[in-house]
Amino acid sequence: MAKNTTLIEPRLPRGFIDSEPADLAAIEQMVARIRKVYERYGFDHIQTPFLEYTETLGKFLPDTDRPNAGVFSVQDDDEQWMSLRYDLTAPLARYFAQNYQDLPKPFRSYRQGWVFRNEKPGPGRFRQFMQFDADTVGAAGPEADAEMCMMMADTMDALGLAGQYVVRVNNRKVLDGVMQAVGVTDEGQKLTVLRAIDKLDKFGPEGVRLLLGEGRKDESGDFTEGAKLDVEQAEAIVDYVKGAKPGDNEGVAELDAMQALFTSAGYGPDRIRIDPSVVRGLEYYTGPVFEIELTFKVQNEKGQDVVFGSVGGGGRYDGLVSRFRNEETPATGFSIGVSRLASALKLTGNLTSEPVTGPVVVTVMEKDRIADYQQMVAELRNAGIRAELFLGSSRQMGKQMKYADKRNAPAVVIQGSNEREEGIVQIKDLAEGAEAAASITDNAAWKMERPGQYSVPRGEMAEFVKRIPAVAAWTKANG
RNA sequence: GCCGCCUUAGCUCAGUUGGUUAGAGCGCCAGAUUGUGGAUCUGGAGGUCCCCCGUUCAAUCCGGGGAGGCGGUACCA
Repeated sequence: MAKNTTLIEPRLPRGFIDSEPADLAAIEQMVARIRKVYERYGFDHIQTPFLEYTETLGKFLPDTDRPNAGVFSVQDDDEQWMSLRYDLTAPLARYFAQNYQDLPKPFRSYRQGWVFRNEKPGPGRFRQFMQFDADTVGAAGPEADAEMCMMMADTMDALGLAGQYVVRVNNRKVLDGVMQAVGVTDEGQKLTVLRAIDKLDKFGPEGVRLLLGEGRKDESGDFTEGAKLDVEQAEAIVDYVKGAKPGDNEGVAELDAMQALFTSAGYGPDRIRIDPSVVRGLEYYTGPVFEIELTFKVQNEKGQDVVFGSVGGGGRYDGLVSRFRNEETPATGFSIGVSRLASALKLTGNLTSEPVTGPVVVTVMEKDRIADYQQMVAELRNAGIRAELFLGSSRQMGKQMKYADKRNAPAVVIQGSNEREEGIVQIKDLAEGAEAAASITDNAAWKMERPGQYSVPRGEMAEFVKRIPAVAAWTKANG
């Protein structure tokens, strides 16, 4: 082949991935299960576009600079900046405000789809990933928040993860009260304290103590600046995080109300648990916050333990819609990171991506009889069987068999001149053949024996193929 | 963004204390078997040793810079 030095190296943009049939089938199955739960809870499906005007997403334009901090942005013909959505909540706020007149209040919806973030990818963390959200807009009480937590738990159960996750719940008002009690009033310092608390499960009480004080050095030697609290303040916060009871306030009352609902509905602390270290989205959450934690270890392909983080979360955001409307609109919701969850499950083997069952392949033996073979394919398809004609250029049977094998085809149909004269077809069950082959070591014998192969009258082809176990299984699942 | 490690064939990795034609296993292609996927055997294709600059008679190897990958950390609306 001629050398071509201008060849383009085929490569993916960093942080993006291709998906193969088995991956897609697994994701589709996950999405279907999640949807079923959300539907059962009474949420309606809506969709918003990938692109929104940048200000809709809450990004502001620094003069002429492209607004690319964390988002991917493009400029329209009229010079309006648009950005790829980075979550499904900001678009919902826009949708709700825009359709306020016509929507039922409270408005209960779910949305599923791709979101994009322009930032460094990490383990299970991509720049394009799928989220699956549910939100109730216009309901202020803790029962709406409690429902979100219970639905998160039910969703994880529906995904086959019973006993392998915990939904952790806290309330921003409780955290605010604790900080007020120890005298942290500076806004910047408050944020640093919250971030430190959020790291409890990652670094333990000792790490949190360091982050509340001077700072902490990570294992690569990088230093993180701390909140610079004095020792007494830091100890008070650490005590709270370790479970000391905070002083009564509105947040504590809301958590108590939620806990009562969990208990009466039968959601024990093994599934939903009040946890003082949950912080989450520092900007817009105004009350209860919650997140899903996997309770098993995740390792990467090299067997290293990987810090995986939460696979879903949410909370109450009473201020978000008011960016579009001149009044407070209470809202609560949560999001499941489908891609991230799938990636964790894949690593732990909880998401077995079975190879997709291929089509029954009708081989081409006599090249002037394509029309006959095509008719066989049509017959199979009309019988509800996944089938195709071999379209490759080779007439060699070995090639066609190899192709069928690679496609994970359940069976092939063969009709050469001998079969045509007899009015029959050869149908080979490839799975049965492979099984029989295990005990045959001699190639000549293996060919002679033709394991799993049957001669069937031409008129009974479709009926026979239908009864092949792998075909029957596919038809049952997809017919 | 910051810190650390890494980058040699499609994949996993050897190797050259700086020297002429850079290797293995697996995978891929072909043949043995012109009508049968596996196994076996034989043969074959496939490399700017990540890129650029420097040192040197000579760099895949040494030095500097960059890119990419992985991990940590920060941020996460």
